[in-house]
Amino acid sequence: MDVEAAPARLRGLPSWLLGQAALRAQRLGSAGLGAVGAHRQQYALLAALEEGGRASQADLGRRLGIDPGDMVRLVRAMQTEGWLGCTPDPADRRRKLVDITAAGRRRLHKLDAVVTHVQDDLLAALTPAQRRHLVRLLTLIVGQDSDDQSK
Amino acid sequence: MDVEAAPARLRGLPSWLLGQAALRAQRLGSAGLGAVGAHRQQYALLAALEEGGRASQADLGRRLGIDPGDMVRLVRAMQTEGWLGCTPDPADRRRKLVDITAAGRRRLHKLDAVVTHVQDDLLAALTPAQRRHLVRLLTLIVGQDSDDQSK
DNA sequence: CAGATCTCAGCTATACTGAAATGC
DNA sequence: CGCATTTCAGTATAGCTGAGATCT
Repeated sequence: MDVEAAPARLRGLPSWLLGQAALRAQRLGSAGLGAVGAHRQQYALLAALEEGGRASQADLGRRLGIDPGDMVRLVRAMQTEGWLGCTPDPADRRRKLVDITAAGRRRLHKLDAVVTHVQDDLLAALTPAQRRHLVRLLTLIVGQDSDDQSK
Repeated sequence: MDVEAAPARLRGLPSWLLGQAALRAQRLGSAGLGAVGAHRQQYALLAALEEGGRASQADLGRRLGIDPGDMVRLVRAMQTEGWLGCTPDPADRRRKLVDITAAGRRRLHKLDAVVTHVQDDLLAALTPAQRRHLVRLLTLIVGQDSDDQSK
C-alpha cells in the first residue's frame, strides 16, 4: 500500500486510520502467533483465565468481546489441545466453568513472548511516550462501549 | 463487552486495543453507510477518484489498500450503480481507467456527511486536541508500510 | 522473456444472526 | 413465565491465494 498516495479524506479520517492500523496489527499478530500454531483469540482466552481464574463461557465472552457461539468452538478446540478444562457448574447447571491447565499456562507464557515482540514491530515508529499515549487514547475509545448505555 | 473486566494483558496491549477500537469504528461506519446502502470501500474509491482523478484499478488498489481481485468486483458493482465509468486505456491496453461520474460525485458528498457524523460518534470521548493526536499516532503506524522496505 | 494488469474461483478468519435445548 | 447459558447452523464481510489471459 501507499499511504502517502491515499486521498486526503482518508489520510485524516480516524475510522480509516484505525482500520489500517488494526489491519497491520492483525497481520503481524496472526503471523507471529500462527508461526507457533496459535490464534489471537486463544491468547486472549488464556490470558483471561490465568488472570481471572475459572469462569463461565458467557462471562469470558463478555470480557473478551467474543461471541458466545464462537466461544463454544474456541473452548472445544483448546480443550482438545489440553490447554484448558471445562466442567459443568454444580451451582448453576446451565453453565460450564472453563479453567486453564498447567499446559495452558506454559502455552500462555510462550505466547506472551511472541505478542510482546509483535508490539515492538507494530510500534517501531513510536517513542515509549507515544506508545503510552496511544494506549490511553485507544482506551478512551474502547471504553465508551461499557459506559454508553445510550446504545 | 466489558472492557474494564478484560485481562490486564489485553487492556494494555496496543494490538488488542487497536483491534477493538477498529471494530467499533467498523460497526459505526457500516451502520451509518449501510443505512444509505453504501459500503466503506465504496466511499474510499469515490474519494480517491474525486481527489486524484481518473486512474487504473491497480493504481487505485495500491492507494487504498484494496486487493486487485476485490477491486474488480467493487468497480463492477459501482459501475452498474452509475457512480463511475470504466474504459480501456488507449496508451496501455492492459489497463482500465476508472472515473467518477456526476452521480458519483453527488453520492460522495452525501456519504461525506455520514462519515463525518460517524467520526463524532466514534471519538465522542476525545477532545479535539486528543483527536488530532490520535490521527498523528495512527499515521505513524500506518506509514511504516510505505517506508518499510524490510518486508 | 520478465513483469504488470485484469479477471475469476475459492479459501480463511472474524463477526454476527437465528433458533433450539436446558436450566434458573 | 421471562431470562440466561450453551450449542448449532448458517450468513456476511474482508482479506487473501493461485491461476489464467492479455499486454508492455
